[in-house]
Amino acid sequence: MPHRAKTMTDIAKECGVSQSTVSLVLSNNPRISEDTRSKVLAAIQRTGYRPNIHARGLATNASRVFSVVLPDLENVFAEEYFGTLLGGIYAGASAAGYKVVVDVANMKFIRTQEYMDLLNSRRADGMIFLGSSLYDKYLVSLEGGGLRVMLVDNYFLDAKLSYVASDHKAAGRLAAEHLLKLGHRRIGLITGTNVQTAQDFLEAAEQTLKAAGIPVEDTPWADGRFSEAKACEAAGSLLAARPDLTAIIAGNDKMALGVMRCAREKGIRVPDDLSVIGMDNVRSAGAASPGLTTVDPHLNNVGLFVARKMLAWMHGEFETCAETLPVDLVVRQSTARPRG
Amino acid sequence: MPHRAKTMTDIAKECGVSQSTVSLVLSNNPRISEDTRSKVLAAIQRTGYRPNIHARGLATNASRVFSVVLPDLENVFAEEYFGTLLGGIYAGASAAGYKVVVDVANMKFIRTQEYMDLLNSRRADGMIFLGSSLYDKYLVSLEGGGLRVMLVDNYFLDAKLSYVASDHKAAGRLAAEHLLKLGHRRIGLITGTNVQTAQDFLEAAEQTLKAAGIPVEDTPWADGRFSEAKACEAAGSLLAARPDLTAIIAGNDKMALGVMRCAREKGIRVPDDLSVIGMDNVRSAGAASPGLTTVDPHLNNVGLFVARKMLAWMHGEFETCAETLPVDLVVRQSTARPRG
DNA sequence: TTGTAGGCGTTATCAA
DNA sequence: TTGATAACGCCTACAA
Repeated sequence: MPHRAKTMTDIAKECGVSQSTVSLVLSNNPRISEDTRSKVLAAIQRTGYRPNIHARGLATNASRVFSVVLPDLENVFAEEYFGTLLGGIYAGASAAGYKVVVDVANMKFIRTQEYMDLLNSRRADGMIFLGSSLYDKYLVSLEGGGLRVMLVDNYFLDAKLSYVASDHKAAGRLAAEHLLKLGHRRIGLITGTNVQTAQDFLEAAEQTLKAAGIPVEDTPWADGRFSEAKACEAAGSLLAARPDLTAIIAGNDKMALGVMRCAREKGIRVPDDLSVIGMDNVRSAGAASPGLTTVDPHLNNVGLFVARKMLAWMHGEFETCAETLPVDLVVRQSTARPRG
Repeated sequence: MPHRAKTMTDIAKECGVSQSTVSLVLSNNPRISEDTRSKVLAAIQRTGYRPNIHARGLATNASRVFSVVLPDLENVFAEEYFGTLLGGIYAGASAAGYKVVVDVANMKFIRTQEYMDLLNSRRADGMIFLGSSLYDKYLVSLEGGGLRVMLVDNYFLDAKLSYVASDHKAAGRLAAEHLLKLGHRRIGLITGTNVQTAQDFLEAAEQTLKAAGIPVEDTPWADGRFSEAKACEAAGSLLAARPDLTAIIAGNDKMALGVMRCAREKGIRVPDDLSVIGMDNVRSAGAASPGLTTVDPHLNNVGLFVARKMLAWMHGEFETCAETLPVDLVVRQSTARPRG
């Protein structure tokens, strides 16, 4: 370790002023003379002084830190969905002088109620939960209580927890409409479960198909569990039971890729024999599969929006937040066409 | 906000002991009677008390936080290489009660010397730089100074900055040896530059080929800039100038994928007409391209190792760290075979 | 075995 | 326009 870090008092001595004057300069208080201000600022420059973050936090009872909580999945940091959201959040937070700490909602985190720690200990001013599920009942206990907790792409019907989510209902509808417009009438659905937005997506798609006069029994569903492997399996059983399907709607990009892999393995051409349309497009999905039509939630913007919303929340601009962000259909090529 | 958060004094009052007794209990000081200890712990449980992190940091002059600094690339959080490293670091840090804050080494970060801030302000006890380049000259100014700064997969020849890196020399050698063993004699090289380890990789590969009696001019090189697109271009010019190449060694997985894309676009079969071998295998590379042989640096372990090394450093177990971690050749299938 | 008291480096409230 | 001074909550000698 070097010598002791410089403190306000050091700066004050150097300038022959009081420590509180230095503090006032640092907080841009207008009632400081230009003379003093520049003298102090010069000394700060010269000495490389930086305010001690802990002292400041202690005095202000705030940390200017957001915690981003990821689900306990294998290699979750390497997943594009979470990484893209995290990047957006980082950008938004960073622009406002906030830091981002990462956390994983593993068993220890939940059992020891680390989520309470983070806020009680003032390590973070707010928490952002990515990839939470409806099984995460502990989240409901965070309702009210004045804690700044926000869910992303999930929410609870029976709790007023703040959230920001892509418009999954619109996504489901857009996906279905697109396929209908192309003439498809036999459409399978593969989505995740136990996330409210996934259910919204599913319902909207089903609803749209039903409204178009397609009987519910012609619209089979299977659980893709948000994973490529599971979706591949799911697509397999769907296609086996219903070889008449001409299209499949998948709840996210990974599941869409799973469907496409399944098709490939079965020798079904995509998108000639089958059309696939997926949600949560992150660039790799589209790039890897030019034939895939997607509904793009603009994840990067979602992240940015989440950060901004958190900041506004800090400023007390609202009590609870329930925001839904627009999504767009992205047709990469004139691909999907109904079979014979 | 709810009421004021509980403090040690609150707990002390509840138990009819002094505040310092509570502190001693929390630090597991053995000179506290079992009676008192359990009484205090019970109160802590009951009230949900958590120590204020800022007060603690102020008193101990430490934060138990690592900063992980990422390069300023578009969507860097969504890259598998960085995500995997970050995940490993998180796991290691977390197991020791450390938090991880993320940072991006963008212009602001560098210009305002935020890297000094982080440590001076005691926001972090140490910094871990991922994806730094030899152009990041500012890092050299961090030499000595007692700051806990560690580079991952990069180092400076002219500065004693701590680092942990995969054994890129071994990787280059393994790649070359593998191809030689398969009978290849015309091998192209596509690597990144301005990262010391990339140069090590390149030199080791070239050296190995030369030692096997292959003239240097038969081993053309092109800059792939660590990007799939650039590597695709690079492979294009390499193959155009040297259609006799039967194999290409790429410095990382992205560049390897770029090479494979190039080959695909040119109608060259991989690995029949051409063999490709890449470094920095992250699962997607292998999964996406079963024909690709890779050198696996076990990134997750690297991350874990980095975190553990940082912790040991905190404990003063060494002054500077220069560690190299083993890599493994991964042959996915008996793919690479020389052309005619 | 426990309590007292000073200090950590800020912010914020008053006086001057 | 500035300077004392009291928090903020915890840690740690040192005293009892």
